[in-house]
Amino acid sequence: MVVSLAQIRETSGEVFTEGCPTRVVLDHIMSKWGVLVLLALTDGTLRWGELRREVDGISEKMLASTLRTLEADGIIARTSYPEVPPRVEYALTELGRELMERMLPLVEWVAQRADGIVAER
Amino acid sequence: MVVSLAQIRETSGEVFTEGCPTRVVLDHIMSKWGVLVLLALTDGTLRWGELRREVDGISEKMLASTLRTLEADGIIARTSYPEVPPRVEYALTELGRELMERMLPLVEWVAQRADGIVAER
DNA sequence: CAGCATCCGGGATGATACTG
DNA sequence: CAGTATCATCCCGGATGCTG
Repeated sequence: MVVSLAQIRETSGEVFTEGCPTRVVLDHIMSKWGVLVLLALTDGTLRWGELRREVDGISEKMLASTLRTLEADGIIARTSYPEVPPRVEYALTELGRELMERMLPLVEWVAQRADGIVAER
Repeated sequence: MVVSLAQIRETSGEVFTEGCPTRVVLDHIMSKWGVLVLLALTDGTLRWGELRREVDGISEKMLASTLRTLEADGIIARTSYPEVPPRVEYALTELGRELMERMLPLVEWVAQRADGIVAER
């Protein structure tokens, strides 16, 4: 099991420095909306409108931008069906499922602890 | 094992909605600098100056701000020694160690995959 | 050494209107 | 339905100078 940053650097090199690819990916998947979009897609394929409703408070602009970023990263897949009215579906890729497998325990912990953390203020 | 958002909501209720405490905590620990500071502290206690050097590219302002937020959340502990010159140490709390236990696998995955993800662009 | 106060520019974000 | 375009705004975050 991973227990330290040093351990990660042993296998992956000098990582998380400025301009490093790891920083970029981290910014994408740990961004305010990135996490929530990925979380919504964990339960399965969703259409644009469903995502808009599922991710509470997101604007159309940020949804579009977040989806494009994550798609370019190969973490989610966009499928457009040539119908009228148009139908577009978003789903996690295999890479995305790998990612969420590791993010879910973290998110679950936050869900359980958040009340206590914010309350104690 | 956790496999879905629905599953998390079964035990934690309607979570990750706007204004929900989970959103606040998520913003703190998944923030650009929050992750990197926590990561640095995973390997043990660090002084202010050490953190400044360890977290590549962080400004004094953001370091101070990030540390204050995480301390208020009870995730890190600040210890000030009454010496001249002053010495201040930062470390993960028990809560913080719980958190990093869950965040490290995710970070490790990013460290291993980031090159491929950014390169394929 | 370990910060805090202040200024300020720009990118992130939101609101609204429009389109294929 | 699934977006794009445009404009307005806000606050993140860097730079600088100062202090106990």
